[in-house]
Amino acid sequence: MDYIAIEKKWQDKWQRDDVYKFDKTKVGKKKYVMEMFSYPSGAKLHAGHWFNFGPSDSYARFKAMQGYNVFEPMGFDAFGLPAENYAIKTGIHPEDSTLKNIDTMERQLKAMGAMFNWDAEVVTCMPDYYKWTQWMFVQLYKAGLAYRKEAPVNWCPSCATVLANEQVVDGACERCNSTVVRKNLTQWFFKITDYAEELLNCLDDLDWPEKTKLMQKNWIGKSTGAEVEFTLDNGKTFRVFTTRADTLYGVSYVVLAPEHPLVDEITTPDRQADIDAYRDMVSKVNEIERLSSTREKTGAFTGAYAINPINGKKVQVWVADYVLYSYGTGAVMGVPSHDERDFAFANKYGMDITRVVKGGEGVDDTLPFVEEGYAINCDEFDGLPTSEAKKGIVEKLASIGKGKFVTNYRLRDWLVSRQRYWGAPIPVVYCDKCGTVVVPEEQLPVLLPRDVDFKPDGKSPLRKHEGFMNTTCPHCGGPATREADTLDTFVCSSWYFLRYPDNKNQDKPFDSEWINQMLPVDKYIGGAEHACMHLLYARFFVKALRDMGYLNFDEPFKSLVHQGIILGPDGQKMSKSRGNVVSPDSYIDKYGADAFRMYLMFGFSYTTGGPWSDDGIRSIAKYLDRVERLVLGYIDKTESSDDIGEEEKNLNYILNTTIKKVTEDMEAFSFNTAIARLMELTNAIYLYKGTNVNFIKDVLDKMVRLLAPITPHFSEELNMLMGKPYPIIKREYPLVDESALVKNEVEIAIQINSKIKGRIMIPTDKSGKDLEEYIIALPEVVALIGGATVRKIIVVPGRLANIIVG
RNA sequence: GCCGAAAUGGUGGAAUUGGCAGACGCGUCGGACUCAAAAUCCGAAGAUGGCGACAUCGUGUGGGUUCAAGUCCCACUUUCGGCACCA
Repeated sequence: MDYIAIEKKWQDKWQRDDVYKFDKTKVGKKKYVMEMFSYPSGAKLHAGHWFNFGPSDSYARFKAMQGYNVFEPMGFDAFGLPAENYAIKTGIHPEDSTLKNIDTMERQLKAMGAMFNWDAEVVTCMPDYYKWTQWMFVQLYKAGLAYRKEAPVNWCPSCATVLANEQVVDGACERCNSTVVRKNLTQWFFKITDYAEELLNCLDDLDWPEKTKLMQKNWIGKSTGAEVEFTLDNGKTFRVFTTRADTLYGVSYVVLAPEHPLVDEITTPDRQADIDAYRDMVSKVNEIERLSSTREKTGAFTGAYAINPINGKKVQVWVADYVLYSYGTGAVMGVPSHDERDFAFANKYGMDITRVVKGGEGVDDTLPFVEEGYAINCDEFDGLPTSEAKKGIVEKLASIGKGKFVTNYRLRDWLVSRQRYWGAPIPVVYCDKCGTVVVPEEQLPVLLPRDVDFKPDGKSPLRKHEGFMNTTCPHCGGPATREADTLDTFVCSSWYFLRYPDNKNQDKPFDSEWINQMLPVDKYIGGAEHACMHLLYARFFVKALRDMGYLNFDEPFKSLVHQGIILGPDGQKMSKSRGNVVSPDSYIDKYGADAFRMYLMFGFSYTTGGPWSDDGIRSIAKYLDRVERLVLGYIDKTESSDDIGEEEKNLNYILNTTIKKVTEDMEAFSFNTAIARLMELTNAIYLYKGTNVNFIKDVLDKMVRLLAPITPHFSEELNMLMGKPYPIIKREYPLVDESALVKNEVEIAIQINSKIKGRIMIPTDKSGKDLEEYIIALPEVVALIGGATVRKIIVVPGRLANIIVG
């Protein structure tokens, strides 16, 4: 078969006949299946894209043949850093390179023969999309979920530009190698923390991989503890967060994050130089290093003292980089006796170490002792177990207004400002008279100007564009300045699944009534690397939009599957710089799209992926030839017996177990085993020696239908050759004939003392005691037992019998 | 460092979730067809020992639980994903 020719033929015909059109009148039977859209960075799709899109398209086709009305849209996450970097390097405008890449990728995606609903496409860098991204910002602002505050960025002093984490290599700028420092800028945030509790609680009900739910759970990082107020010499107070309030009597110092604003106020003149030097040093260390538990703890004394509210003890106030300003209150109490970090810190700087928790009977409670135990040296709380001591101490603090129970989350608010050009402008203007004013909805979009200078020279590209920056205040009409930052591209991807089904809507981002019927997405497929960020942001958006009244559901993605990653042949992640990118094009030219996607489905575990190798791609082509020969061999045969003998019964059994297994495997994204079953069926048909041609034709028809989601063009062709109705996607997916699966005998393994000794056939109508007695009475089994005493017998129906003797 | 995964023949990968390890392929070897080769069809095969029936060993390492462990528990090793401005 000329695969290339038939693929082209069917793709054209499918398009002419619009066979994959989503039927908006049958929304009750809808299945919304979508893959994470891709970033058009490289000029072309690589094998990894196919690995994401090909198999999931097969899943979508499988659902379509099961009678669902499938919606499988596709789009592009088109804003972002790489296009801008490319522009800086080559001078090619990001819009031009991006649109060109999208064009190429669309063409390649169409060549895949997927049933994408192209009329639902979204491209996030187009004004008709980012208009509504900006609208989202405005709604969040109105709902009190967007605010500004100072936050650090990576700053390269030599390039005078903000760097992405990715552009910082070992603390240095990837372009000029100067040391990168952190610098505070006022930036926009979304208050995702308002939803921390709900984001955590709703995880339970999602059909997502357990590991992903666990990662999100840990990312949100709920921890219950207490805030305790310490008073400084100058009368000012600050709070520390602790999960071990029971150790408050053991505090020997307190620590503020180096970024904590109080540090400036309290540092004594003689300590100022030290503190400045320390803060300068810390500004060069990234957060991952700061949190490393093996890194040596460092700190500096501010010269100030604070009073422990529980016992009036005066303790030193230090700064140390292991305290993060962004978590808890940005301050912690140091209890060296019961915390490993504090223990190391206290030893280094010569602080007191006072035990306040004792282990129970027989417990090794060598300091630092971080387990729970019983309070000692704690006045009236002595002897209380840890949990009660916590309660007692916090209640006492509460009674004097010095503490309370609080719940803390590790999750931080989402910083959405980017000091870059290639993103959606943040729709805000600053007016001397009216202050911060969001752009009214009817004035959206705030268009991203094309004629900008995006060379890095110390200013955000948009800030240099006077025509963009200078505007009038929507409130008072006076002169005003625009926000020069753009939105994080994660904002664009946090709602695109809401736009797909209503992508042409000019009046609103989507029609709520329609979207409430189309969503949530039934099956979302994408990489596990998005577990914590994209997948959490999208959930936040849906919840926020629901609370604003735009949606009536709680979660965007009911069911989630992660595909693995196809690595380069060298086992490394495919990347242009490594030069290990595998392009599908030459394979498709040689073997066709069907064979290529089937190979990807067969040669790798879908959720694991692995290093690319084309060993075996030829074997898929050979397999398809084998199927073709089989079908063509029977097509013209008209003479048939109507025998239903052993040959037919046997093959019918294999056919129906295949249908059963393949259906289950397709449902579970276990494509490699589904294909293995189909190969077994093909092998079994080859071995058929009977003469019942009508029966075989029926088996072949079912096999072709089972193959249709995996090799759509090839199966369409065979379907036509067999004279069956077009298109195959509208034909029914084969159903299992349960009666064909009934067998009256099964083979089980016989174990003596847990070692396999043989295999026997046993009737399927026996069970329990009957079966045990039947087995030990069998002559083969008696011989194996050889006169020894049977002590125990364990029978696993259909699997094995283990006879314990001796 | 912290969070989350993974490790199975020469090789890609299976294993009903605690029940016959290695399905289905690739590669290899043998046979059929052929003058021959290719293609195709049929078959063998974890390792070691044995002519053989068979025996022993075997799922990254070391322990453990169990009638039974690739699967569960403990301690490690290595690799991968994420760590909030790559997307």
